[in-house]
Amino acid sequence: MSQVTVKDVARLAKVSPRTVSNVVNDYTHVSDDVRRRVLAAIDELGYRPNLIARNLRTGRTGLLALIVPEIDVPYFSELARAVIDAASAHGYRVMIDQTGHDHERERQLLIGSDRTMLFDGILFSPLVTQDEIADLDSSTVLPTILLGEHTFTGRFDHIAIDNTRAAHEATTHLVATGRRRIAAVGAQPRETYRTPRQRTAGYLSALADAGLPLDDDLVVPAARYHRRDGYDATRRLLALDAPPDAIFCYSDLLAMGAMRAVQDAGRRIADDVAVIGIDDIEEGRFAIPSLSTVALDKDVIATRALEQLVRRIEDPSRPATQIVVPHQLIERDSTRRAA
Amino acid sequence: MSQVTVKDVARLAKVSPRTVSNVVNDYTHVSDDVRRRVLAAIDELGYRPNLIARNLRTGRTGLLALIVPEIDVPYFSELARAVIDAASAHGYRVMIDQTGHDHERERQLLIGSDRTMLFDGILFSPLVTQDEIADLDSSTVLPTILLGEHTFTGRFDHIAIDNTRAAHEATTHLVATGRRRIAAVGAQPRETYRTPRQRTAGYLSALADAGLPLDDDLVVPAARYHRRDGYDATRRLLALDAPPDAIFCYSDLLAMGAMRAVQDAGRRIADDVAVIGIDDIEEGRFAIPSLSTVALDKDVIATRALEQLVRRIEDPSRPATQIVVPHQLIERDSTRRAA
DNA sequence: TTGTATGCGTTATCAC
DNA sequence: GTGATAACGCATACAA
Repeated sequence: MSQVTVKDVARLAKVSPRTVSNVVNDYTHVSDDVRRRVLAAIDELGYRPNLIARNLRTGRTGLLALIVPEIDVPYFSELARAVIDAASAHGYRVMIDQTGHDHERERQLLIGSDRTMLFDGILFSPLVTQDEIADLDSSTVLPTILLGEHTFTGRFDHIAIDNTRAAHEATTHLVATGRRRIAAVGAQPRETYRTPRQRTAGYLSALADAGLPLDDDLVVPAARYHRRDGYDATRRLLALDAPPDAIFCYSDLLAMGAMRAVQDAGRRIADDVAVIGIDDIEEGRFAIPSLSTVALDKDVIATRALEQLVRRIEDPSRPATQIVVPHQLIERDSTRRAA
Repeated sequence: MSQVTVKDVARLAKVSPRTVSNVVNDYTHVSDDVRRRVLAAIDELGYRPNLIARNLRTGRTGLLALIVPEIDVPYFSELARAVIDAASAHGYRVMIDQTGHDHERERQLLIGSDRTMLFDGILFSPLVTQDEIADLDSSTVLPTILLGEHTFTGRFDHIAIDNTRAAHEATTHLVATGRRRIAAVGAQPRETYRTPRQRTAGYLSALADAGLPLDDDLVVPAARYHRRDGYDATRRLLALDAPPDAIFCYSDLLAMGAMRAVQDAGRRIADDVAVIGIDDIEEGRFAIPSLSTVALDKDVIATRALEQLVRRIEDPSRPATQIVVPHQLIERDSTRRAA
């Protein structure tokens, strides 16, 4: 583990450190002879450039931080995969931080209170983001891009999803298959977050468009978006005097729990109670029955996010932009009645 | 983004940079008065220590690399969560690299050919590790710990699972529920990897112990361990003249695909064809039907791994150790016949 | 094309 | 208990 430095290489190759550096970074044209000598010396000594030193000098680390609530939630792990791959294509590596649904932690990470000086940029994908991030002074912050599900504030670059429309389409699909008592699972207990609010808005407007009445009992909050939360909410729904004939879940993971709850209650998924989610995680494609959903293309989100973030790193003063990525309704068995 | 340095703080607080550093790192006893002044200056200037510089000086980065084949495979994302949390408890942050099943990439990352100088240590969780890593000269390598599923080579610290016994228990469970034609899904096409080889060994010995004959047709390879691979393998099994009445999958994800294939073939899971996996991913607990499995405790793996890795970082010369974490058979509905 | 010298921001060695 | 200064390894301005 003893450090071999440029100096050692330079000494062995009988050149200056400068030349070694030039060879390593293929800078200006170095004579083939010298290059060969340097390369040989590097090889012999097993020289490995010290990234930390290089980074101190250049001010860049080649490291991005991806901040998600929980990496083991499939939506985020699938997103992480796409982000890591996209970052790799731009020469960056990705560190993952989990906020664990802790707002204060989210804020801390976003303003880089901690040790964030290590990163060239931040990809921030909060499950629940408060309006207050809009109040952050983005000029003091590292190049940052918000992923998914938020309203454009004009302060941060931002890859958005049209939550309201996505929720509207999901609900309308349930209406189109003949459902009349459609529940919504995933509203937030406190109405402080944008994403669930938008999804609730889409749900409500779809009901209105279909001329269906709103029954407050059918709008069930979920503190988190885990399978367990979807399960518990659905158990409560099915215990109602007038249970729903369809459930729109604000995430696929909620929907997985919802399907299981319908099953455990002895009702038939799709025939008795249709279930639809949002996200299009792979798990839903193989579920029994397969889960209808509104697909969010994580590859597109990641690709566009990296393009944008790299641009901002190169030019921190450019104005913030918003990119809206499309979504797509995918009908599968969980909303399809038996023939 | 302009850097505020210790010097700026020192100037404002009218002390030396040394003192500022002492305050920041709670070193030697600084007088309360001075400490207060320094803290006030830090606050006023919004000073944030530059980690890169600190790291250059100390030789530590506080960063670990977690290397997995694919982060969006639930076993690995659940493991990553546990690792990130455990690392955080030790003051480390975690960067994630994906090898994408590329052996050469795995090797490169392991020997730190690239820019690995950035990390204080490596947690390496290959899906498929070749014997050849045993040939690596561990002395030239960063502190490294191998996670799960390998044979102890004496070169690297190593958190192991008793694959042979786990597979034996899974198979024996199927025997105990009255199955006689038990298939195995997940053997590797080329017998170069240890984990699947060990699992196959456990399967075979369980058959032998039960006095059941081996039918080569029932041992099906899977190139990867995705749902799709389990699905395809199972379709082939069910198309046999004498299809199996139970399927032991080498991972839960394979088993999820297997269950779906049984369903699609119009057979009943558990009653006609029992399915069991290994891993105990959360997805299996909510699946319809719930998936029997052999649980590997990822929290224990992560916790022990970090203890061990931190020890090695502090003392690189200590001998390599192997820790075997226990596993546990969990019976759920996918192997339970209807009453 | 290559060599010399300086500084990135921090911590550590030495004095005081 | 605190202040000045060197050094970590690299990249680059400047000089040759």
